[in-house]
Amino acid sequence: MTDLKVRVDKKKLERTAYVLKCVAHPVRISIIDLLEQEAQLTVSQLQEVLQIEQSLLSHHLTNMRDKGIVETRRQGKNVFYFLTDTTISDIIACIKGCKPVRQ
Amino acid sequence: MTDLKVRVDKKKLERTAYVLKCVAHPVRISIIDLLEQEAQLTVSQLQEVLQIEQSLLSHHLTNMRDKGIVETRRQGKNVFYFLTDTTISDIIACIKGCKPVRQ
DNA sequence: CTAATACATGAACATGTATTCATGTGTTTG
DNA sequence: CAAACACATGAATACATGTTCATGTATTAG
Repeated sequence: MTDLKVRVDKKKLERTAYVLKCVAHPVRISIIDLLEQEAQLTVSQLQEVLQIEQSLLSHHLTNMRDKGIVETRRQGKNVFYFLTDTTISDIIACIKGCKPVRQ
Repeated sequence: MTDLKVRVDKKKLERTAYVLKCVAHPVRISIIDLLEQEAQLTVSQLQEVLQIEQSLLSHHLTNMRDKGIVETRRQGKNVFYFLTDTTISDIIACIKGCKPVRQ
């Protein structure tokens, strides 16, 4: 108690919140889950599984790309999306093992 | 690719996003970090470290409580807050090990 | 070169979240 | 029991995010 303080510096704290905020959405969690199964997927493939509007999906993907969660590779008409690293998957794995909570 | 699908059911997906959204805030991540160091802390103790308005802190704590991230125990005039389980800490640990990303 | 395919983008709107301020409630102390 | 302390709550405001719709751009097929 004597010299209790937050062990994460402000910059890191803000970046963490920023990235987490991006992960914290059903559609985006689904995208991550799908990209764990198939190393790379096109927008069309994702759309087929997720059954959402192309434009909405594109917005979500751009969002995730901006935060460095996914990266892209164009191949002809298609754009493949893939996870940048496995950190996000680890987070999701943690959550999957999460106890259900009240309410 | 043949039968690709989201492996997390809709309910779980929504709850995960719901909880993650709550974690995804600098102040709330700080609170979690402090409660990892001291098993339980009063609102005043948290306020002293965090240096934010009492009311704002209380709103954050209520929020976290509603989502089952923390629980409370009253002792006289004080209310102690403590982490419900270690899942959240695991998530934070994952993030701490996270590579910095572009932008 | 035109049309079709695959995807991205911007503006507009709806909805959600953060913060502040004022005030309320529970508990102890004198 | 009145005042003080510790915390919670509600309304109001500001700000951020999600979603839709219309349209734009890159690439390939005919």
